[in-house]
Amino acid sequence: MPQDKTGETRAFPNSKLAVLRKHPIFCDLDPEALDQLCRYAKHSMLKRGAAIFSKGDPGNSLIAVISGTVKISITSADGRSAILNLIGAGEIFGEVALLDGLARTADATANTNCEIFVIDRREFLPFVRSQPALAMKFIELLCTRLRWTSDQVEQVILQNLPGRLASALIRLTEKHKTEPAGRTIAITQQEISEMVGMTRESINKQLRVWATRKWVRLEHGAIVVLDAKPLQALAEAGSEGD
Amino acid sequence: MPQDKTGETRAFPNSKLAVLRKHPIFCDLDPEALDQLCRYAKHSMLKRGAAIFSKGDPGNSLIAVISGTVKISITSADGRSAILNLIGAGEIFGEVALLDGLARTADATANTNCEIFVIDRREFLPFVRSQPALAMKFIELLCTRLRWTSDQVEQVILQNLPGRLASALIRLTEKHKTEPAGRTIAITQQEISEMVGMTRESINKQLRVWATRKWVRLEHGAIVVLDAKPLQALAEAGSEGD
DNA sequence: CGGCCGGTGTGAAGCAAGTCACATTCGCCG
DNA sequence: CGGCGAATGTGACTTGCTTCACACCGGCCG
Repeated sequence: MPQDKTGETRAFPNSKLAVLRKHPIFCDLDPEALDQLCRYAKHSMLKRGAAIFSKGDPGNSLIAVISGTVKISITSADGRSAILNLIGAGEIFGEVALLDGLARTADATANTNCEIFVIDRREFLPFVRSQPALAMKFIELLCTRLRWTSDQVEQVILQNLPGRLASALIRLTEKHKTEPAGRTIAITQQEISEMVGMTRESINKQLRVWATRKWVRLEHGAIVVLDAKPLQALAEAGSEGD
Repeated sequence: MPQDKTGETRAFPNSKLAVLRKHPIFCDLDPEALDQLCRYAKHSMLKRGAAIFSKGDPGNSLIAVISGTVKISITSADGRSAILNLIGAGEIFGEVALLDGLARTADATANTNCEIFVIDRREFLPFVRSQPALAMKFIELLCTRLRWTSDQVEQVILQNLPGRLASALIRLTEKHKTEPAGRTIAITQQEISEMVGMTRESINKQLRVWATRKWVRLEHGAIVVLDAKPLQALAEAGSEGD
């Protein structure tokens, strides 16, 4: 299927390169190395809901998202599930299992229709060794992830519903910091509830309270943050007030 | 556990070397490099309760524990605190801020009287660059940490008190896997409660229930796990039963 | 157009865990 | 030994969040 020669293959020979070049991990690589990496990458289109990998699978690949978003989540024995992260276009995921070779720690599923590419561990590891700077980049990535995850633990243990919800909204607006004002987050309340680990009903009730105060506006499958300041305050306040 | 019977006891020029040589991160370094690292390391004794660093501090060092245990925790505005990890003899901590140069994400305090040594970022980073294998070791360490922390998020979001407590006990026994049977964990109930994010009273009541079933035995400042199997089952069961 | 499904909004009732307020026991140290 | 502080044990009351049971609304699709 991949008859890569000089760049002419299927639909998106350059989109891979574009994603890699834009990503902080790979942006400093020389063009030749980038090109080689592109040849390793297998392109793939996914329908919403498609499973990419599951918790416990052997972790043999690194995945980059070209378009759409991917949901990283875990599901308990009794069916409740928690969303650990949402990966958007231009981001990569699956690096932990790629790097240490152990099982995947969570499930990854296409949250929208997605375009991704996959780099195999067997090809990638030697590549990393041939590019010492890359190891440092991965260290930075892992540190970032660790900070994010520690933050989550902190939120979940120390904060109550309003605090956690506020934190989640702040984090989400910071990710899509496209427009400075009028932050619209495309997400369902169900999804938010799974990110903060509380029920949809509770989340909805809290959001309504904030809507009457003009802190947020609720739309279909989206939340617009109108005034981030009081939310920021709540996020930092431990477990006070609402 | 560290029996200092023979010559190398209090003077410690060698204990540094011993700790480094035993640690998975450094064990593969050649003796010369180890020696150099030892010269960088500043030795220090701490009384129980002493602060090593605080959340938000600039992260300029890596710390290794020679004896005693160090508590990694966070405290919210209203005084509640959560223990993220306990670092024992032979382990290292503070690597995230060391590696990415940003602020510390949590507080570190001596949980018992401690003997530690400290390696400065300015000296350590060039050293890492001179030892490419070391970067890979750090990647592995970070992956391990990330798995641990993700696990914590999973526990806290998906499990109820019995599940979380059981998970915590299992984790703790696995850390000190000294004797196969008769796992004694030296920890106060207050500390456990801060690790699982619930109150001491609730923890105590649950532990008593298990004690009557002979799953655990409670001692002063210690818990003995008598039968790990039912606990293991609970830890994996999501949020069922007790 | 009408049906239906996924997302949203809301109230009543239940319960797991927190809070508070103690009593008890242990181990250390003067 | 005796006393004091830290760790443990326990019950009565409160509460924040869940559960359950719905009604509504919008948008897509045959």
